[in-house]
Amino acid sequence: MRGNFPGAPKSKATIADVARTAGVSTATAGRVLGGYGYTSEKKREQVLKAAQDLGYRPNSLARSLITGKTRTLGVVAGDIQNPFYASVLRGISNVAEANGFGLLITNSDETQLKEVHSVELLAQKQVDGLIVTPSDTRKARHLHNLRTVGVPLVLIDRAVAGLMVDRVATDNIAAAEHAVRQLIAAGHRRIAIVAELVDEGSGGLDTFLARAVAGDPIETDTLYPSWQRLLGYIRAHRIEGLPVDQRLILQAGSYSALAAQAVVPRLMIASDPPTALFTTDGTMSEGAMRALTELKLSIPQDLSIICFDDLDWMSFHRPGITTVAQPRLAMGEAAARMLLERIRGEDYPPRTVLMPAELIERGSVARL
Amino acid sequence: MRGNFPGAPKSKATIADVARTAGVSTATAGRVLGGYGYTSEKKREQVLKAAQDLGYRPNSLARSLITGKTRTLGVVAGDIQNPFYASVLRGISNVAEANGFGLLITNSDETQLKEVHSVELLAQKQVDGLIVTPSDTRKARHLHNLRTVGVPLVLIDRAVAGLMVDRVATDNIAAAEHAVRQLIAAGHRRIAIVAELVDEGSGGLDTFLARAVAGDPIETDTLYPSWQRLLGYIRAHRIEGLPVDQRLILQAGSYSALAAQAVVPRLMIASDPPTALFTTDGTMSEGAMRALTELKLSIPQDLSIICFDDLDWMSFHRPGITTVAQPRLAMGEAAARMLLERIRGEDYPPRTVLMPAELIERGSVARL
DNA sequence: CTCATATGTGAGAACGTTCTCGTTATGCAC
DNA sequence: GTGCATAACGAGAACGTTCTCACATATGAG
Repeated sequence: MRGNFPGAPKSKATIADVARTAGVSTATAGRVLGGYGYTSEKKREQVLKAAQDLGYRPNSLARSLITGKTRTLGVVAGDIQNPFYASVLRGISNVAEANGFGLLITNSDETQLKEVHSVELLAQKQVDGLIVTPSDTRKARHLHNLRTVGVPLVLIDRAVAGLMVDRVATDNIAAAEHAVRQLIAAGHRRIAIVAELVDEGSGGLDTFLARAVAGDPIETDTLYPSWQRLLGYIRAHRIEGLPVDQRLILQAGSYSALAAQAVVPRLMIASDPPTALFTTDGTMSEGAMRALTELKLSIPQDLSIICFDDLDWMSFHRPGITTVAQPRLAMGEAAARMLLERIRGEDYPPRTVLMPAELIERGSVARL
Repeated sequence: MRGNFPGAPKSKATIADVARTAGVSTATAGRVLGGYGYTSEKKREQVLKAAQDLGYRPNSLARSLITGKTRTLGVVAGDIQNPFYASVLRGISNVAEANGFGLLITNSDETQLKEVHSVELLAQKQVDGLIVTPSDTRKARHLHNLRTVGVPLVLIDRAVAGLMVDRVATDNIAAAEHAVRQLIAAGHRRIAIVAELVDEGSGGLDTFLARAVAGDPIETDTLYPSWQRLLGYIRAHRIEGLPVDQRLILQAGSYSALAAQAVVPRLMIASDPPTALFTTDGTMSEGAMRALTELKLSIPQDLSIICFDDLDWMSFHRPGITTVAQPRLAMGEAAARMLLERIRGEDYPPRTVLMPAELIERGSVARL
């Protein structure tokens, strides 16, 4: 019953076993099986036959140990379950698979501790390259160390101060600016924004606002995406000559739909409520929608909304939700491609790919 | 600038390097670094110091080659991007991480060819165990082979005929039966069902229906989930003494929201349209919702609906969508735990864990 | 025929660990 | 002291590949 049809692996056959039954040396067996060096047609067939009979399956561990390459990429994502990461991962997976690479995936839950663990694990497993969405844009000793060891690294979605490596992200500032300007063009004057805006010693919302509103130069690259999108929001106001009302900036404080949901109601019961809402990512969007549903507010009659990140439900929600669509799949693919280039040894200076986002207009913004 | 602070890996330090600078043999260095065998406190500190200075990082490849264990699980999922798989993967990831295991993830896109490739890749990388959602419940030579080689295997969501291995799935029949009976209890008599029902030589819908309606015994384990859920639908009708109208069974024919979307409209323009709709999974639900939105049908006034699989938007959709929630995360966790037990060598007979689904009642079904 | 080049083959080292085994140190009872 | 277990350590094999090298044979040019 077990393994008695041809081609079925009996147990574990090594190259030495194959060589023995084929009557050749392990060297020649290795050559035909590994596809390197010269081999005569005759021995080739003998070896192939023997391998087939024994159900030989190469052990990539041994191969990798000697070649120094594992044909495996490591990815540390925030949370596979999150649609953003799920899509990015799919993009990475697509090009990895097309190039015969495996994918070692971990979650950081946006925490530095787990990220460090993950990177360590992946490094020990000798991945050929790493794709990371860094949880901290300032201190990242573990990522710097990676560079000195020579493991190629590509960042997604966020940058790290002082870490000059390939990076792919959405052009958050431009995308947010464009979306908010659309709201303004539709006649909205009081536009709220709900963003996580976690504050990692970056000086706090007040100072940031002061500088942004004044138009002071800001180092934008190492900003977290939600801050970048807030910046776009502010710039839109500046350009259109509108004041920024800090009471309209809802700081969720953490990357969870619940936090977003909790922060919205307080806004709508204010004396001078907004006529439009801008959310800065999928998670915030979900939280905001939950809150609006609870408040029984109608879109866009009671409140217009533009979201960030195009989630499945936005297209069949009634009304359709106007949103800024990030090319998530393409971002993953681009990151993986860049990483593979580095692994192949190509030696450009570090590249930053800012991908354009697309504003998909549906029915969630009213003209005033 | 590069690696000149303590603890930073200079390049690649091996155990031999550490041993040399610590003035001990590679054997003792290995003992303290690997945490096996006896070591004196004095040499322990010497070695640890040396390892720290050199930035030593163990090479798990070499370790795995000799121990025969990689501490890595392989997963072949249908599509990481799909919320069902994304959650299951997160569950697997949780227990893998808690046990110090890595995760090698691939997509099969529900196709046998890619599944075979994936399994081959993962086997070559010497994963300690495999979790698979098999794309074909009948022929699966590659999975049988796996068993003869001795790689532990756990199936999720679907079984394979004749393959006696651990398995975790939702109790689809009971869940669907319960949901449909709820609809009937609410007064619905004409209930449509939209399911993928891909037909892998299983005799087709007609024969299946004939047997199911007659109450003939059916081998349910190796049925695809959508067929199981259809069976639950039929049983609910039988129990409640209602006839099954084949025209109300919408066969999408493939696992995509588009296919589901395409198949719904034809139903609603029929002479005797249903008053309720039951969808058999998240993807079908999405497609159906898209179609209903296009048709401008109001839920639950024009049509009641119960979905399968609790997607994010169902809770904040207006009205809330009543749905059968599968414990996706828990399924992944259970599968991973079972796999780890097998890897540890525990030798039960093959177990099948059927997890109960929960009917979450929201506002999408009207009482007639 | 001779030399050069290309093709084919095998023995054995190498990759970086863990494991086996033999040897030496240490401690303790008598 | 002796005896004897146990602790501590090192030399070298092993894991399953690829790589290096030396060598054998074939092919072609002159």
